Amino acid sequence: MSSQPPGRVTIEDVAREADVSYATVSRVVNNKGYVSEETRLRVNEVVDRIGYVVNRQARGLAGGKSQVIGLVVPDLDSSYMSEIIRGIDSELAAASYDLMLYTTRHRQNRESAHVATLTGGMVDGLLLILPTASSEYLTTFRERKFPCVLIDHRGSNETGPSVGATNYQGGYDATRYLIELGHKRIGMITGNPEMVCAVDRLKGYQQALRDNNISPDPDLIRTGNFYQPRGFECARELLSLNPVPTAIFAANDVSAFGAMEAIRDSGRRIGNDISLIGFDDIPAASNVYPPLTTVRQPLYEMGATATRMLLDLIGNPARKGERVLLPTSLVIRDSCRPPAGQ
Amino acid sequence: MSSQPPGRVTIEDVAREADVSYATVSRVVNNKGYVSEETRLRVNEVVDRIGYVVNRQARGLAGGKSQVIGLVVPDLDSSYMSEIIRGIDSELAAASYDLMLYTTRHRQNRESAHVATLTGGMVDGLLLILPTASSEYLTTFRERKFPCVLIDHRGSNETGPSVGATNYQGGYDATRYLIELGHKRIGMITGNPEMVCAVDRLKGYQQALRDNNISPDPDLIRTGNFYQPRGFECARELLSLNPVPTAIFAANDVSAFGAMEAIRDSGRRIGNDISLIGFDDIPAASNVYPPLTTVRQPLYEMGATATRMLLDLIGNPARKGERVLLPTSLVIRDSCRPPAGQ
DNA sequence: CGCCCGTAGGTAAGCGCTTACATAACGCCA
DNA sequence: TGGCGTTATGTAAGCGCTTACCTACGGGCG
Repeated sequence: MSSQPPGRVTIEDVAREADVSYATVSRVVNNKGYVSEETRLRVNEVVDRIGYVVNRQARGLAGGKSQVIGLVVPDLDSSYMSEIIRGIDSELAAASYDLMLYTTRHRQNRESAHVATLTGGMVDGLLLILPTASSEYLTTFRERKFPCVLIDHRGSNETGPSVGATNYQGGYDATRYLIELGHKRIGMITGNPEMVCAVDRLKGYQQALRDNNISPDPDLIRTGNFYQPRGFECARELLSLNPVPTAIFAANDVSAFGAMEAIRDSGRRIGNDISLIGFDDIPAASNVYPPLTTVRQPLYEMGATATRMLLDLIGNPARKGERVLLPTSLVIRDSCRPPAGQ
Repeated sequence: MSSQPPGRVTIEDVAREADVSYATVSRVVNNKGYVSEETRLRVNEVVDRIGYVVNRQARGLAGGKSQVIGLVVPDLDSSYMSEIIRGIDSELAAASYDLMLYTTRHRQNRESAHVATLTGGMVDGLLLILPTASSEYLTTFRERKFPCVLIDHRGSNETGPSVGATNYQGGYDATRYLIELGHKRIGMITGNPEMVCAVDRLKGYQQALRDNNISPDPDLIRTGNFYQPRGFECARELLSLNPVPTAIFAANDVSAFGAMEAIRDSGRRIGNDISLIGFDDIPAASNVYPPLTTVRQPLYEMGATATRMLLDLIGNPARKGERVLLPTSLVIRDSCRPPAGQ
């Protein structure tokens, strides 16, 4: 019960109390170097008793590693992000790393500001989920060999370590599934055309059509933006076509949700009257009614994989990170049926 | 172009290059103490030229403040969280603080683990969004006078600094609005009854009924859990009642979304046949169709306010944080109409 | 029996920075 | 003109920790 000014209890307090040098305390705390069993026990007892916990700033300064990684995201609005973050999180927890969150709010200057801060020694590495344009400062990192990996690189021809998903194949699979059910007139609600992932999904759709001798009809392709209201509008437009498409492929689940509203609002039943398929498989996709058939993008795994790559990069700076594409997969639920007339 | 091993450029590099002591560099960088205009210019020039940025670990160690605050959340799944975080974020950015994110995933032990880490000097203060039970370790913080403030304290009788919303009043307002439209049979989908906010909303509903001489009918109250599937089920139950309620009050927007599906699925029109009102006003509420009338909970402001309180607490440890309740407000959109027979 | 090695633990040199204190030059007022 | 307050800058003492280096002890082995 001897009390310092209520402040922090340091490694020296432990050393004094346990009657060892504080280097020894450091050794037992970090489980590194030679320490006799007896000493170890004694030190640990003191640590518990007086409630010592290492100062991470100090450790970081002295050891050169902060055990913190930074995550740069444009926003947190979609469960798309949450899923990825869940993956990151679990991997980080396993490695005893902490997460610094930087939200850019799509404002370029904030991104650059981050760079400065981040490089300020606070983080050992960086995970980046970048909006449309491949950000300028990315090259800065690459140059400085600062460990960082991109997630779902929507940008252009980037070469560094990154993880994404097989968007083209996913779009292809979704469309083929619809065709196999018997659909011939399949509408598409695209994502933001500035993102390569959106374009890839569209290409998959078009190719699947062609491979099945259905020539893509430009009228059936509506340009969305990955958000729900636009999905609603696009679906409405699609539904006003004559003849009406019997199925709709939305480039992401959120757009599909908008489409669901439009379909219902037009008095039609999802599945029975109009088939609908999404992309992503965010948690809500299985929660809506009817449960949404969709192309699963392994968001959680993408986050986890990226994190593992980053940690690896941090550990072995020599390592040249690869570019990983995780497979998408079709998740069949209840929003697609053979076309009505069939 | 003299190059250190590619490593970090430190304050000493600047000092040497600018031919001043490094204390002086520190002064100009922090804009503190006396520095001649001439020196300031020279130092700044060098800083820019060789690309110096302070090491925040070192600064933290030396200065005692890390300029980082921690945020503990159970999850990031709902846009409920994102909204709050937006508020936090903007306030933090304004104060040049960074955000450390800790996700507990509802696992108690992870919460405790955080405590240890967090107290490890990495953060100057803590923002807590706690799940149902007021966590044990909260008292630990209070005791140690570690700056922290609770957001939307769903727990019990906590006394420390916190910010929440007027849940009772919100529930009351929602119900009164429905009554004023002419509804008499109003169903309620509650939130998780373990959270005080859910209970408060229910109480408001009941009191509004009573104040208008409508005796609350237990059959009309369905116990939800704040999630969409349960909202769907509750609404379905409500719709199978005889007579059917003409309006439904859902304790949060996400539950209301579930109800929307159930209503549509039963062949009824939202608004025209069944009025529906939510709670929270998450962004999606205005994106669904029809736009959802709801009780706005100022999530963004709650985050911002809590952050301001925390920063204040950090600055003046003497300050005793109060308990703030932000007002809810009715947001009338398009999901409520007078009852059909009217 | 002298050496070397494995084990245990102390000593001290930083990590990069902030800041209290010391020093010095320069008016300016009494 | 001596003393003092201002301004400008250097010196150095840490912040709490990791870690390289050194000492010391006890065997086992040739």
